Amino acid sequence: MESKSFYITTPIYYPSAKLHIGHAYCTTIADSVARYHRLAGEDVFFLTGSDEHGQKIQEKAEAQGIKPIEYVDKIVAEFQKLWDMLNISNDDFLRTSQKRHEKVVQEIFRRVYDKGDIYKGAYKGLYCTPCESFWTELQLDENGCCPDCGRPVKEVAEEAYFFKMSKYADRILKYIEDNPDFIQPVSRRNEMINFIKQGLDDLCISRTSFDWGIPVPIDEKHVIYVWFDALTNYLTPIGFLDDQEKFNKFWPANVHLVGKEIVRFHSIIWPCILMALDLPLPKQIYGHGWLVVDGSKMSKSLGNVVDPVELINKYGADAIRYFLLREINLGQDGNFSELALVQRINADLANDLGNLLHRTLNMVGKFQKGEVLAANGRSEVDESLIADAMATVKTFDEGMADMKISTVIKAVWAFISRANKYIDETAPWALAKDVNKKQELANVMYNLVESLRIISVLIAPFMPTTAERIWQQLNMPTSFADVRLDDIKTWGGTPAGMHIGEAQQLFPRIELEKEDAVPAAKEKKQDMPKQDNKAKDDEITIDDFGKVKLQVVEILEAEPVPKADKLLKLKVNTGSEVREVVSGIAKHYEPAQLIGKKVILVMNLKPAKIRGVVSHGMILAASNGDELEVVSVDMPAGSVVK
RNA sequence: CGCGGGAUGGAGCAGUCGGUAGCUCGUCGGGCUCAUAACCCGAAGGUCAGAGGUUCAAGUCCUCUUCCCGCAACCA
Repeated sequence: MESKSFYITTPIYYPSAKLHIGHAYCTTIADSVARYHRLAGEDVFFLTGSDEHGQKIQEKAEAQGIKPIEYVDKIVAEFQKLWDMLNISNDDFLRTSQKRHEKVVQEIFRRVYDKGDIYKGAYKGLYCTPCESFWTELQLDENGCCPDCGRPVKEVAEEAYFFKMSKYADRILKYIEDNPDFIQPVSRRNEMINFIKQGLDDLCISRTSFDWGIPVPIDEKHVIYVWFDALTNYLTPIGFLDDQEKFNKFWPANVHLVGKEIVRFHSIIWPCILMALDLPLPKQIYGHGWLVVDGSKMSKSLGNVVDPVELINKYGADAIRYFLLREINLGQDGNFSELALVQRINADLANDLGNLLHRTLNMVGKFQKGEVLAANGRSEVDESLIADAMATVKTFDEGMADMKISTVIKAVWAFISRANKYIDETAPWALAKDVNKKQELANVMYNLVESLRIISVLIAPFMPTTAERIWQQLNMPTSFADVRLDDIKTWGGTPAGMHIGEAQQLFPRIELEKEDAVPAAKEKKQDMPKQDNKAKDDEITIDDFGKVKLQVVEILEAEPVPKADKLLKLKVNTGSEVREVVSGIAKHYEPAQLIGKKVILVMNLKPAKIRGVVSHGMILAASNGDELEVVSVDMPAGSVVK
């Protein structure tokens, strides 16, 4: 029987720089979806690759005095290394510089040309001669000059080939309107419909200003430019020219997963090219959101580009994969922060999942000498656990087919939580003390092991390594590689009488250092500057102390906070800026007394909203019973206290 | 009037066809002791950016306003 096929792609990334966490995000999504479909028993083809041509690459290579191909070889090797580190299960890796791709692109050009959909025209653009670059009007700097060198640009025309995209505008519009699922999420779909309605121009598909590209077959001084070269990558590896059977099996693609910024090219240009080729259109273009880092977009100028390699080295691939898939809602922008990552690892992976496995194995070892005894009979609690397990498998199956990844992960974790609660409800340690409850205990242990067996399969698409480690610690007799979704659709797959393996920590807790510990403890103090320091006898190191940044600031303004009898709102000069700070000293000072006073401020305290006012720091004060006095010094604002 | 996205308890986010506002973390209180100072239970905390409208009923639909963020076609 022929199994269902599933073809998913990522964009091919441009090797002008190292990949960042956003690329890793996109590829991880595709990977988990591909893994799910394999688990479901489908024939999967998962493609990623690199888009290697273009002027920018040529320039970079020239700057280093090497050939473009040498330049991209190096960077693309890093791409592939990253995917290995992240456990990406792609079936092929297409490089647009490969011969097999050149053949495809040239053949496509010929076919479309023969059909009459490609013509020679002139590409008009704004050209900066010294930089040898074309710019669009909007790229120019504020003076209307070259954004690179600041010199004036001039309008020039260059001979170029054009693809008659306008011819297909009506057809693609109708297609998008008739196929609501074609573009996901819907917000993108509306955007595209809107865009097409404004009319489509023909697409310039060749250049003569550089030569790092695939030559136009009928005109050697042109190279094919961008989209004709890049988009067609999706056809090359599945046998477009050399394996008709394979091609028929996998085309049209089920999903092109792309970033939201290139949805337009995939949902408009690409279908138009396919229509010109009389090929069916992909079933879905899915535009995922972007990762912003601590609230702002990643960019080199901000220096906040997150390197996935570093993160993987620090936290492990599965933890990163988990975070990306769980924390960010597919289709929307998501925030990436290392603090949130660590919190997720501790809470979800170490505490919930890791500890569930550990305590279960430990109890089977302690109470039953490591043997998983046969279950016999079910209590109400057992039934409820089993029902939840089966419901979770169902949610998983349906959700993953629909790419609702974070929803699915939440459901799986709800079940993990359920299993932890089950331990609490059944209290196996109590059962173990009662000789009459051996069977009851055996049932509980069996149900926990079976739950974990199911969980390991459910997390396999997201955390393949962890999933297998659980399988091995449980010591399941079958090979994890052979497990399919069907194996967990019924309860009871764990063979009775098997012995569990050795328990190891899956995810050790990560102790939070910097940033965090300090602010949490302080917020209250601002509200009530009493001596509630409950005599902390813990010693701290000089390093701990060093984390607190103290500085002299001058109070510029002071006023009471409405509806708060203890709070004053202060404006202080830190020497480099003016900040607003809330301080609980209203009972002890009149606002006017404070103006001009130089006091000590905790500079790096996490901002907190107190009575509706955001406080950026805390004023130090000494208190004794009812007395309180701010610590004031006679040093200029900005002086560092140490 | 360029296009689009966002604004929901301290933080980060869900909220499908309009029908008692949810989750995770954090905080506070309690329970348990098999476990990775973990797990389980409970509580506090939100005028769902603002104004107006439709409706028996609006976070959810419509109009306007404010603020934040992207993109602006041959540039992933």
